[in-house]
Amino acid sequence: MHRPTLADVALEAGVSRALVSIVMRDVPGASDETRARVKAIAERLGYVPDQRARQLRQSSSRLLGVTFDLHQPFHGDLVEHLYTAAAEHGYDVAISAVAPSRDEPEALRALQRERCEAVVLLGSALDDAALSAGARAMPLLVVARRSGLDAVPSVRSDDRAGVGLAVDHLVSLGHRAIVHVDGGTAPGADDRRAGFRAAVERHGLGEARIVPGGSTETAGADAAEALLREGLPTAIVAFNDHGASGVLDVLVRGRHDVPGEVSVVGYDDSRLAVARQTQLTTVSQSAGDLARAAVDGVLALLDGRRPDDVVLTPELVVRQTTGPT
Amino acid sequence: MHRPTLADVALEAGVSRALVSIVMRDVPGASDETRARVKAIAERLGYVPDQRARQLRQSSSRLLGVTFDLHQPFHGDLVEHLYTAAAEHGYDVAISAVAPSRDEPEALRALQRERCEAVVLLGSALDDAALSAGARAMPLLVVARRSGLDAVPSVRSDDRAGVGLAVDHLVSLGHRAIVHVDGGTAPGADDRRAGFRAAVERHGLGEARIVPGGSTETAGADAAEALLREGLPTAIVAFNDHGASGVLDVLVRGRHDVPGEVSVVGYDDSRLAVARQTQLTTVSQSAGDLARAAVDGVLALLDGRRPDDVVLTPELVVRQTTGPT
DNA sequence: ACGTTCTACTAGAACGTTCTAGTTCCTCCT
DNA sequence: AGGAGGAACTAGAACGTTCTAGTAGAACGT
Repeated sequence: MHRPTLADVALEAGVSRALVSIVMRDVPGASDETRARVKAIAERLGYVPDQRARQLRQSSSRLLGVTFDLHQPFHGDLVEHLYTAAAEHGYDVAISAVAPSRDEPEALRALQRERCEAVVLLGSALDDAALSAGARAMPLLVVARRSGLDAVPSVRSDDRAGVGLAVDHLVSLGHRAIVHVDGGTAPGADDRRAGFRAAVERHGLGEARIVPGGSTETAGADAAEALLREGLPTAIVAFNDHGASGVLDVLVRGRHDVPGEVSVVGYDDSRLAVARQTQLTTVSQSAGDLARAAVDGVLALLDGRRPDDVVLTPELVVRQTTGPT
Repeated sequence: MHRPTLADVALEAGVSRALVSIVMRDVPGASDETRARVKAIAERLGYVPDQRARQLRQSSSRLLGVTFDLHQPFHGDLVEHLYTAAAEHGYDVAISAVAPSRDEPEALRALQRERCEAVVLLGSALDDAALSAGARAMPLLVVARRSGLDAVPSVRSDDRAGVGLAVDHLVSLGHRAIVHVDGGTAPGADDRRAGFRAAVERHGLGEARIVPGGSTETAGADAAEALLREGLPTAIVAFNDHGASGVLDVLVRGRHDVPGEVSVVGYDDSRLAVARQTQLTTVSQSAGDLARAAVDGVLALLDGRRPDDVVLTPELVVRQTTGPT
C-alpha cells in the first residue's frame, strides 16, 4: 500500500499523466470539464503531489533555506515572517535548527542536501572562512549581523543607532549614570557596545561604563549582581531582552524599584518584552521588515545581482521599565 | 553553472555513475584505490548528493516530520532531542513550524508534500476529525497530549501524577492553602486540573481552588492579579513555566516574598525555569525521554505495529521558589 | 476549399539518484 | 584443465514528476 501517484490518477481518469499534471498545477491546457473530473478523482484517491519528484524535474526548486536558533525567541518571530514573505514570491521555506547539539555547519549541510536555492542564516556565528566556504556552494545571506564578505549580503538593523535611541531616551528622562550590560561575543554585540560609547560621548556623560554580559538571562543576572556589588547606576541598557530580563529579576528580587530607582532597557522587542508582565522598554527591530528585506535580498542574489546591505532603522518602544530619575 | 552531479564526477573519474554512487554511499563494491580517487574528485568538484533524487529512487525516504510551536520553548528542547533520537535510527528530520500565521494543517501538509514517512506532532491542538484525516495519509504520533484515536498513538508524561508531585511537595512543606492557575484549553490542561483536584482531595485540603489561566506569561500574570484581589494562598501551582513566570513577576513586583510568603511551582522544566535567575521549582518532563519514546513509537508504526501509548513519570525539580509556610 | 490559429490532449524524454542483473577478470579448488 | 566463486565494475531501468514537441480536431477568415 503506497501513496497514489500521477499515473494512478491518470489511469483512473483515462487520461495521460501530463494532463493530470496540468490539472494539479492549475495551469492552462485542460477543459473545465476534465479539470473537475480529474480533481475529483485525485481527491478520492488521496493523491498529494510528490514535492521531491517535482523539484527534481524542475530546474529551480523554489525552496529557501533558513537556519535559526531553536532557543532564541526573536528567531521564532523572524522565521514566522520569513514563511509569509517567501510565500509572497512563490517560495517554500525549509527550516533547519541550530542548537547546542546541532551546530551551524550541520544545519547548513542539511539544507544543501535538500537543494535549497539559497539560504538565510539568522544571527549566524560562522566566521568568514566558514561563511565563504558555504557561499561557494549556494547563495547565502545573513540576518541580524554584519557580513565581512562581498559574496554574502547582510540584512540587519542599525545596532549603533538603536542603542543610541535607548541612551537618548534615558538622558531625556534625566539619567546620567547609565551602564551597558554588553553581549560578549554575540553577533551584533560589538556594534551595540560601540553605539553605547558613541551616545555616552555625544551626551558628555564622561567615561562609558560597560560590564560584561551575554545573550542569556543568566548572563544578565550575573551582570546585575556584579552591579549590585560595585554600585548601581540609575539606568541599565542591556544587550537584548533576555539579558534585560535577567537584570530585572535580580533587581526586583533585591527589592529595588524599577523604574523608580533604576531604569532598564532591553533590545529586540521579542515576545519576552511584550508578553511579560514586565512590560519592558526596548528597542524594536521589526521582524517583518527584516524578513521581507532578507527575502528580497536572496531573490536578488538568485537573479545574479549583488544586493546592497540593508540596514533598517530600529525604533524605541517605551513601556514601563524606564522612568524619570 | 549548476551543481555537479554523479554524472560529472563519473565522467571526470572515467567510471560509471553507479560506481560513484557506490563510493559515495560507502557500500561495498569498489576497490580502496578507486574509492579514494573518486572521493577526491567529488571533493574537488564540490559534489553534494541530491537528497531529493536519492529519496525519489529509494522506496523509503528515511525522513521523519515534526511539527512544533515556534514560540514554545519546551518544543525547542523536544525538537533538539528528536534530531538526535532520529539520527540514532538513521532517520533525517524535517521540521515544520506552527505559528499564529501558519496553522497546523498547513504545517502538516508541507511535511506530507516532502514525503515524510511519518510525522510527530508536538502538543497538537488538532481535534479528532483533523487528526484522523491526517492519519489516513501517513502515520501520526502526538507528543505531550492524549490521543483519542486508535490510529494515533501518543507519548506524554503523566500530567495528573506530575501535578500530584507538586502538591505533595507543597503539603510536605506545610502548605494547606494551595491554588492551581490552570491552562485553559491548552493540551494537557484538563489532566493537570484533574491531577490537582485529586491531590487536594487526597490530602484532605477541602475544596480545590482553581483560577482560570492559560499557557502564556500574560495569562499567568492576569491570574496572579486576580489572586491579589481575592486573597493570596500560601502556594500556587501554575499550568506551566510560562504561566509561573507571569505569576512570579506580579508577585515580586507587588513586593511579595517568594518563597517566604508565597511558594510557586511551574511545569515543564523548560529553559525558562533553569536559565532564569528565578530558579523555578518545577515539574520536569524529560525532553530526551519523550523524544526517544516518540521516535521508537513512529518506527513501530512504520513497522506495521500499533505501539502502546507511552506515559512517562515526571519528576519534581526543587529549586528556589518553594519553601516552608 | 484552404490555410491559420486555437484548444485539448498525448508520447516520451528528462531530472539525479539507486537498484537489478549482468559482464569481466582473477584466484582458488579439485 | 575446468569450473566455482568472488571482487570490481557497468548498462540500463526505475522512482514521480514536468517539459518539449507534437497531433487531432474545431473554429474562423478569405
